[in-house]
Amino acid sequence: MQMPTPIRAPTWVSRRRHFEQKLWDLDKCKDINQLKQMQALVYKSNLQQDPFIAPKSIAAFSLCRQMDSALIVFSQVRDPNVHLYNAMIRAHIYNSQPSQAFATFFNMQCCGIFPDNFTFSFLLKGCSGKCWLSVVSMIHTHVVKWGFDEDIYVPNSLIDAYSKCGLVGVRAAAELFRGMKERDVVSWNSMISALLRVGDLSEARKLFDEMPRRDRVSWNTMLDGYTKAEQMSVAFELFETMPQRDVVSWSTMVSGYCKAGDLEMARMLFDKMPEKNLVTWTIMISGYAEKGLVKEAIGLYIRMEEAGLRLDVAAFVSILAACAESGMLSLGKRVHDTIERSMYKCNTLVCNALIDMYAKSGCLHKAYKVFNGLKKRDLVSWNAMIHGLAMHGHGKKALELFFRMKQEGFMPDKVTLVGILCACNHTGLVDEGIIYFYSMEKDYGVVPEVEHYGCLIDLLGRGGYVKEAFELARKMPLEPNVKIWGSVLGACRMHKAVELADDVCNLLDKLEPKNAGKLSALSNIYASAGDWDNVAIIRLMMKSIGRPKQSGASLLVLNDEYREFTVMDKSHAKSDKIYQMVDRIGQHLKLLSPVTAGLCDE
DNA sequence: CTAGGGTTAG
Repeated sequence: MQMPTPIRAPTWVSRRRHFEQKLWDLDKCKDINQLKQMQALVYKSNLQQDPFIAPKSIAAFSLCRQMDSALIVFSQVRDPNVHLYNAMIRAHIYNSQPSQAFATFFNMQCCGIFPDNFTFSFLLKGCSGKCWLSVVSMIHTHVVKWGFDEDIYVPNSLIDAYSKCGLVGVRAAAELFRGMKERDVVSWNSMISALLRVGDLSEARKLFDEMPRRDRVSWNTMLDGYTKAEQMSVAFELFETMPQRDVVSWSTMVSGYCKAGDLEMARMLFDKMPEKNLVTWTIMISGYAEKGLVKEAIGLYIRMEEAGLRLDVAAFVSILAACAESGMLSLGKRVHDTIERSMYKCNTLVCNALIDMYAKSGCLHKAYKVFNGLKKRDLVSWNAMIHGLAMHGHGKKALELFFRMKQEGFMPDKVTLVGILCACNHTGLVDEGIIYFYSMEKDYGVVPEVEHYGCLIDLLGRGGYVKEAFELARKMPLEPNVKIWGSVLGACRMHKAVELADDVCNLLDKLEPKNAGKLSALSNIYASAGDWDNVAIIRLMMKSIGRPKQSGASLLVLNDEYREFTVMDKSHAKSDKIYQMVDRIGQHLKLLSPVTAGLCDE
């Protein structure tokens, strides 16, 4: 059979077709080298102004974190249309530059280009956090005024954005949701996830039961709500009744059991599930690492590598964070090896997680090595390093680094200042700490939060200003938390201020009566002052409450072996020798520094 | 003629 002769298009059309086909997926290009090749093609065929190609180029550069290049593409287009502006706004949001995104948004209106429904969806993606509430509600007003809420995507985006703005935002989202003329599954799902974000499980469940049609996202969202609330029995019930289970459902359950500390159940489901992906493996390994189960964590990590899975940024960061929490250096180092051999060895997010892991595990040299080798340091890198130094008593070095970061043009944020106050605290620099605290708002625009007050109160207390610490805790403009009262009580104990401790406990009794934890703190204070009558009374009170506080345990890692011990623990065979040694160390410390003296009274 | 947006697990 003879094929009909095709009618040939003019050469220039087919050439264009040819290039367009090659550039079809330009906007999905994540690899910078491939992107450079494609850009060469764009310029060679003179398509850089093409209204179809230019937004794709911007999207690609934004994916590859090349905002400079994205901006060049944008500026080269003579008459930008809505599409191009939208692409640029989306690029800024994707690269966490919401202020630039809004600048572009205002700019387009100045140029007489009207925003469309897409513009608002993109902008809303960047509004996350309490401080954005007013912006979101302003966008809401605009949206209603211009009638963009006809498009279901826009109110759905609004619900999502509102729900990230705290409790007030969720209320606004609920109001919007109630007023919607028509809702689709996504509207319902977004509203349920909003309610779960603020912990309103019952209201979320009500919507879940009410909604006309549930898809797998609805079930998985509700499932996650129960696991996050550690209601594993309800979660399991839901898991068994849901019409279909996918990887997300199984992974959610595994994650829930890990968080609840039931690693056996988690592993059972992990082994049983029909399909696993990178996220599943990450959850299970992090679960083991967080709980300090070295053999299991490393064993599974090796198995994952053997299975040929390539870790991504989130996987690296999650596992390293888990290692940091339990101080699991052995796995952390292994992950570091993998990173060195991967394309992420220069990735700032990954390196920040490494710095934090090494710093929290006490390997400050290694942390510093990663920090020094990092080409593109961000605020988080500096904060992690400063905090690491501060935590381990290198307050002077932490402060030096603080000066260096300012020299290099970084603006300290609230986290940095917690680190700085912590550095002063752990180095006994009382005066410096006080100065930093009272000038942080003026110098860095950081309004002190509870954490900062906690540092200052701890600092005052340790430095012997127990009365001042107590007064500050009582008069501070924010609600003091348990940690704050804990440090005041700790200071009372350290400096044997029994009467003051009494005052603290009386105050606490009014706020939160019958708290066994505080009573035991008070009993410790009487004990260290030798007031045994009062100790006996308190112990009796604790008994009558009938809720003996579970004693806290300390964890020690030696050669990958974990040893847990509690106060007055005599379970170890050589405990006598150990206590003798602790005593000697204590004597030694007392001679060295008056600040640490109070720490070794027991 | 052609695309681009919202919800779930680390």
